[in-house]
Amino acid sequence: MRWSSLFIPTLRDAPAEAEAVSHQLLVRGGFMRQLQSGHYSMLPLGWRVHQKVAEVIRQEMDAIGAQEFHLPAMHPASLWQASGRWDSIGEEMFRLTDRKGVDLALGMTHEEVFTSLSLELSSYRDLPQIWYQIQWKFRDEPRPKSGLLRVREFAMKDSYSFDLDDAGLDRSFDLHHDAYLRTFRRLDLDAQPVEASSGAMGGSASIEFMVESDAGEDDVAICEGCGYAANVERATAVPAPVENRPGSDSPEAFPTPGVRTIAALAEAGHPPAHQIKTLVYRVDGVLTLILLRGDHPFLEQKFADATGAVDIVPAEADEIRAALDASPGSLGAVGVSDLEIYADEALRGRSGMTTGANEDDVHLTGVDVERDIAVDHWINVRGILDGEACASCGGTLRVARCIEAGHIFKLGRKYSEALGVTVLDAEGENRVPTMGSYGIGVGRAMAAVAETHHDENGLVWPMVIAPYEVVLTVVKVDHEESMAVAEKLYDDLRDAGVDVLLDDRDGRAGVKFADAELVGIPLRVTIGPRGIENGKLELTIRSNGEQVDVPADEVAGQLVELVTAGRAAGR
RNA sequence: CGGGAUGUGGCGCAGUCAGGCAGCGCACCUGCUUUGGGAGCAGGGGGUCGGCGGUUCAAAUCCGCCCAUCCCGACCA
Repeated sequence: MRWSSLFIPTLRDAPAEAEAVSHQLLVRGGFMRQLQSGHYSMLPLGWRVHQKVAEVIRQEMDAIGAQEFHLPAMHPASLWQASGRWDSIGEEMFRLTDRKGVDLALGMTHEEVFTSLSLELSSYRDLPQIWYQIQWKFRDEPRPKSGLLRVREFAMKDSYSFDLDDAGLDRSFDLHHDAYLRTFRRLDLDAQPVEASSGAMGGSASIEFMVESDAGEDDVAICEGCGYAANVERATAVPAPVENRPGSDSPEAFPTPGVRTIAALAEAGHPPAHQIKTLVYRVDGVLTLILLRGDHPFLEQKFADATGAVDIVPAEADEIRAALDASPGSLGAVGVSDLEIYADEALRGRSGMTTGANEDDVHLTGVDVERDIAVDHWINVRGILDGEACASCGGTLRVARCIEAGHIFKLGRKYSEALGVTVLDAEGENRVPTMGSYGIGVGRAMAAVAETHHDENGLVWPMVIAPYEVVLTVVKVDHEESMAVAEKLYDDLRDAGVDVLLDDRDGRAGVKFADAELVGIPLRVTIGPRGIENGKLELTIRSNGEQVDVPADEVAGQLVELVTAGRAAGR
């Protein structure tokens, strides 16, 4: 393509609302524009990258025997009612009504639709199956942010596996695991597989592929020693040992006028590690006490995963007072027998603790957790802290900000059972297939690459997904020899199947160099009178800035080699 | 949903406190000069100042309501 006739609206300044680097550069480089919060228009350059990312994913899916489908984005409510998710999902799903008054949903994921197709599987001989699509998803995100990283409308590769038994599911899961590693390697994304919560979808094994980046939204605990890596929603760690303070035969009350917080109580001589934090939650409608060490954060996701609870909301002040006769800040579990009590494992064996007395302005000290509190369930619900010890090897855990580029997990039979999918096994018995669900966000992967591949001059795309692989920068377009050389090279490269861009704009060289760098094209050939006199062209490598003079008749060959090698990187 | 901030030409911003002709840089158009790293000079086009209502002789500016966008949190297959 000729730059002079393309729509590549580059900007010298990024819009003020763009904060994430990927957001700034994708807008400045003319790859995309925002239509409204969470919705972006892909411009020609952006769409080329998007399609190339999708193509890498497609190739790796096909390589594990997955079959590509294309499903509707708009679904009947009845299908989602069949799985129970019409009611359980809530506001995140876009819903609408057609002219007949029928309820519809915009698909935010496609378990239901694919599962409904699987009703046509009838024999164990039909299994396993891996089905996928690259389709638009719609999610009414409460807060879209960071450009393409969190949007309300986006392309996702989602695949689903159907197997007869757990061993089969394990195989399908592992195939995806490896395909994802290959995919991200080819995209030059350093994506670490980490243990994750499976969230509201249910299911057992759950692995997220995480790219370290400040622009991310997830925190991952990583052990440099043994390689343990887990989303903090799930991560475990060994807290630094704490010596119990001297105990007493029974808890002793003491006045604490005005003390309402962990920090205030700490100032009164009771360090957070020696306090019991008492949280009151409404868990699926039931008032419940959750106890943690004073300095440990509560992770609702861990609680949900441990208990299977769905609806976990902090209790209101008035219901707390009705149940415990005190207000937040003076709450405790000592002597409480009519509420379910959950205690974090870090409280096991602790004594000499301080906690609220369920009487405003009074606390108890000398509390022995196991002696004085009727704990119903010991669970691990605390958020781990940076620098704590790894539970597997004792090494130091580091908590890193990450972008979730992919997620794979085992669904089990939730959907196949709900929709009544059965196949006959070798004995002629009906069996319900077990499923897996696997996703990669295409736009998010593109943004993650942008986030990790740039310098002060702009983007630096890996060859596989670069919008164009080579740009021919003609320094003087009215210099006939230059144009003749450029046109010839342009034709040769196109004949060789290279995605080549001819910058034939009548502009200053500096502007054209700056644009080529901003847009991030991996290889640039500078064509001007100066080089042509010597029969040389200048080749510049975007990633390292390296420049070499190449004899004019060897340029095409060298470029083809570089492009071919670049496309194959990571394979 | 809670907290914070912002809305003035395509992009970046000043002007708002203290009401009085809507400005600047970039980009765009024309001409001349220039031309291997975001050119110079001259001329020019483009804005319901987010919206609605109010106060006032007069509102980008003051008041009220609403909308949009961004950031933190909550939330998030």
